[in-house]
Amino acid sequence: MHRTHTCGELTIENLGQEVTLSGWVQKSRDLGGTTFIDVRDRYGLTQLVVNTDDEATLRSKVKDLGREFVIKVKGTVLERSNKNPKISTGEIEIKVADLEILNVAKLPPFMIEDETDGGEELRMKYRYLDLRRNPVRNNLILRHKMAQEIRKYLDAQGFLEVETPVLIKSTPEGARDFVVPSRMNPGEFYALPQSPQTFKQLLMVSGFDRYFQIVKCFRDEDLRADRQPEFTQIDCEMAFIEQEDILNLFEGLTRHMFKNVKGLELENFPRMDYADAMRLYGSDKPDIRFDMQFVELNEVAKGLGFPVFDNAELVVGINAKGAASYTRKQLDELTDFVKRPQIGATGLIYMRHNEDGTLKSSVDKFYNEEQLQKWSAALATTPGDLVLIMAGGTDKVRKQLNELRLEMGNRLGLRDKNKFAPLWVLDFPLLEWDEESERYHAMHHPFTSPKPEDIALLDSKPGEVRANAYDLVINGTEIGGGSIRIHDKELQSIMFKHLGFTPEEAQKQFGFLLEAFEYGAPPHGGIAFGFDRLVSIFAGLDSIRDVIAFPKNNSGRDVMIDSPSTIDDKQKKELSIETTV
RNA sequence: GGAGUGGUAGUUCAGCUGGUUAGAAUGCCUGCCUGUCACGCAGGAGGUCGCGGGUUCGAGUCCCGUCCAUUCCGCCA
Repeated sequence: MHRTHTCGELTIENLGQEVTLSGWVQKSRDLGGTTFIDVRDRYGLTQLVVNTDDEATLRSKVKDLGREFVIKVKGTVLERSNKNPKISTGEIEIKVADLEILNVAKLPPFMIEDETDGGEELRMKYRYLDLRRNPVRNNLILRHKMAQEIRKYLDAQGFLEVETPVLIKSTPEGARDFVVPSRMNPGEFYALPQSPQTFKQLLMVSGFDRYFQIVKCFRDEDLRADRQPEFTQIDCEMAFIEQEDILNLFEGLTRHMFKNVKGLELENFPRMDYADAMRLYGSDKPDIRFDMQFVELNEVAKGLGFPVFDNAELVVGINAKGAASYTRKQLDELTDFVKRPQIGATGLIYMRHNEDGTLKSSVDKFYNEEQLQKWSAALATTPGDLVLIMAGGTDKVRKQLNELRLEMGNRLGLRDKNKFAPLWVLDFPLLEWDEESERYHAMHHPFTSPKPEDIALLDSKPGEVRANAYDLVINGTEIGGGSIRIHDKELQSIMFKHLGFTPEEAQKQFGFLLEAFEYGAPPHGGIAFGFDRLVSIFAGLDSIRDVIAFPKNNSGRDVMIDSPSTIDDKQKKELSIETTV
């Protein structure tokens, strides 16, 4: 007889029924005459009860039970005399008639409980045990629901899910490729896709019109809490559309998800130019759950004898509302924060707007009350506010003040995990100067189209050319991005030229795409969302690791299966890889 | 490649300025207990202080190196 019910479904409605349950022993509590056993499965927890009037064989089996033993029990549903309102099955218990130990279990190295005592490393090594815990399982259930909603929405919008190959071709642009040796083609290698980019564009040439795929992508770069070497994207492409169509459709997808998974109705997503995002937040992915926008102070701060400001390209400040009460120690902490090597600022200037209306700054030696009033006006301070100012080269200081703004957001409790602030960032630059290779790189990718009105600048000021490229940002996390692609062979060749490809190199790496564009390529564009990040935001987590069933650690290792691992010489020989002596 | 933090009982951690036998909580084991659900009570077991070297009469503690983990910078079209 298989289980008749799961461990999460029996209620007072089932009183008196003969049931069979299977699951894992969560815990047993021996009170002497009575023993309670909590049995757990994916659906919940049910309490079993055995006492002295039960037969000796049953009682001895119960005594042998340890944590995580797998059992099957037959019994009757009874109403509890002491009910537990914390669990769904808390009104009933099972009076055990028969108990079978299906499997014994070693004692787990950490507690299989919501608040586990296990550290990250141990949990990863025994991930299959970690996945028994509610919080981790719930994350995967959430992930599943979100994947279903994505398919439901995109299917309703006429998208076709098409699989693209995983063994593809290595290209030097972008991230480092993971590479797979080809046995049948000695000395040659496949690469794992960083994204299905070229394939989805080819599907547009094939007339598929609306494509999507929830697909694994691979990048051989260093990891972060929100970066794994293999990760999942919601990858989409559409033909005969304009940027506005894509923004509307995927704003629709995002709102559909918030509504159907989290029950939240979001307002229309605000939009911001890249240039404004950089000017007002110092970031291309601003967290707009809170304001604290940058205010540029060159006009009111420079030329008054304070060398740090006078020599700076940009003097810029933020108003941390209500932080005027910060102590000297707290201000020193903030200064240390921006001086950390990761941020690399030389210092931090502050001005308090005291409760009594007076202004007090760390540079009173250089600025009088009247001059500080101008700062106060520019930043719209009121009594109780704290102004934090940084100065230096424009790009650098914006980046530094962005870090400080986010830190102040954290300190002032303005980054609520239950609040969601999406934002479209538009009109990204097409090209980005790379110091190392001393050439321009595509900021998005080499198939992104420039804004028609900016094409003339390609030769004179390539850094100022804007692209038809857009990102979706939620709470300061880049959720996804895309662009309207180039569908014209000539323009694509010009782009390759500006990216430093010779015609021969372009032909060798992307000849198939250039050729395809000669056979009637429709105008097209697309977008890709980072699925892991989206799930982690929905789950309220900072790390994507706990929304992935079997993630890798910081060094790209799977500590459970212990990969990567060496291969033997025979395998190497077959793959024509040199053996190390 | 770089910076920070950490590594002590099964687990999570404390261990100050170097000094007798390295502690706590929890888990585990044994006994008692008939309404627990973080059960309770009594007792017990449990340690290569990541690894290697150095300083010292003496190192968990200080120094050097190294490995591992983690966060960040670089990197991530």
